Amino acid sequence: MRNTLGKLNFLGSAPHNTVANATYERLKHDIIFGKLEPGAKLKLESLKDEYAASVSTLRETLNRLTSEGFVSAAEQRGFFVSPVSADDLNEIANLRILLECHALEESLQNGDDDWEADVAGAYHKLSTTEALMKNGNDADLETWKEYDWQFHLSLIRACNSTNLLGLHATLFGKYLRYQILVLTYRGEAARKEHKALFEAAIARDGDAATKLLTQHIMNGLTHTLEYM
Amino acid sequence: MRNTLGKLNFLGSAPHNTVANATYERLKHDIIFGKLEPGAKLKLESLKDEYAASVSTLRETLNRLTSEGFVSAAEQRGFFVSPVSADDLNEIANLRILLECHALEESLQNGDDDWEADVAGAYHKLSTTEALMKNGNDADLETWKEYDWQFHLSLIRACNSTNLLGLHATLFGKYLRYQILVLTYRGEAARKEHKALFEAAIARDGDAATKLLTQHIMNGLTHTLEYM
DNA sequence: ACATCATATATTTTCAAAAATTTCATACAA
DNA sequence: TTGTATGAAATTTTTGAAAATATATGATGT
Repeated sequence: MRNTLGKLNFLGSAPHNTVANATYERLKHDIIFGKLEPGAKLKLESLKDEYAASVSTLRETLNRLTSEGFVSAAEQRGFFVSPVSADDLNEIANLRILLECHALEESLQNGDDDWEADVAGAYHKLSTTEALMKNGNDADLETWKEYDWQFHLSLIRACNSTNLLGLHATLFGKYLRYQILVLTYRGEAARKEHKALFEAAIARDGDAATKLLTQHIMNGLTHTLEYM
Repeated sequence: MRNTLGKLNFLGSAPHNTVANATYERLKHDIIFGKLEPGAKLKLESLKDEYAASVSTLRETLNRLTSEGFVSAAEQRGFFVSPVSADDLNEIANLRILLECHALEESLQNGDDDWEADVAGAYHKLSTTEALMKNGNDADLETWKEYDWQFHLSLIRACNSTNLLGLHATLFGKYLRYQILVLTYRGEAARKEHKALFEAAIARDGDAATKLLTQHIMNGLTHTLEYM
């Protein structure tokens, strides 16, 4: 079964069975992490060299990415990396708040002991990395973002809606692209926000948790908008 | 530019430029309207005959539909129509409430005179059709659903978020599939609900409108669940 | 110089067939 | 009977090249 949740799957961790899947992961990664710039034309012939896949295989993955919004398609005129804009970022941040807060509330109500342990584990990995970064130890950006993703995912995982988790995963990827784009960290602030969010979640305080999460995303949004 | 909103585009209305797009529309339509049953295997060779497209072209469209959730893919094992379940329907209905209510509130705040005229026009078409159906005049199911879609879309169109409209369009399609699946109409009830919703929207009463919309979707949900 | 048209080049779209993998049927052994 | 190996058939995945379309180039006339 294909990984429909769109888990980031960086770091070559996944068993890339098919050429199409490997190409999909690489292309998505290269778009999110800015190796392929917003608006860039995605010529089939060039991609063929870079990604070692045939035209048809490439078109499969480009169609997938178009559905998700990372790539745009113009009839008979090919594909290009979806452009970025302040408006778009705003939309995405607000949608993320809407979906993630809703999922969080559900999750806080449904989560059992295993869920709580998962959250604690994910938070531990994230906070350890953030502590290292605080001391100037320049941890890997991708690792940090991977743990960030895992933490946020763990919080909402018990929401009992595969559909919701799927939409959220795509949204998170889009949001991440903007963060990488401006690439000015707000490490210390994010660290504190993660801590507060974690504690509210364990205390099952839905109101506090959603407020903190909203603020967390809004802070990231304004910070990102500032540097665009 | 590809129709990213995924507008239903039934009734051969669209200028189907490419083979891929035409195939995409037809396949999606056939899944939503039950011509391709939930869980059915989508063999490339069979589809080739039925849809008059090559394997590569078919794979492009199947990948798109997989991203949207209408088709499921199993590694090296091909594609099949996404299965249905009560849980899935529940998820989709609740997501639709979450997204559509949010969009509705935004839309009510932002909508200008043109928007209001659009809503009135869409409601007129829908209510006329529903009045006809009430009198036993068995109007076309697809026409009715097309107008239903256009009405709901018109209400939220001024929400100022392309991303939100895109997600909602996909969700609406999934919801529609379940409605078609059970195919027992609740015409009179829906007619009244549409009327109340329209009036609340024109009055810009956000609270009332979202309550009515939530009830409208919930009623559809329980009705559909009853007959599954 | 500027627009228009024709031609050549580049690019996308589509197809058909090769390669890889799974599924099915059959035979054999425990 | 059950399980396992074997080979054939069916199916998916991937490729390379043909067909269709768009873009760039350059010549011609005003």
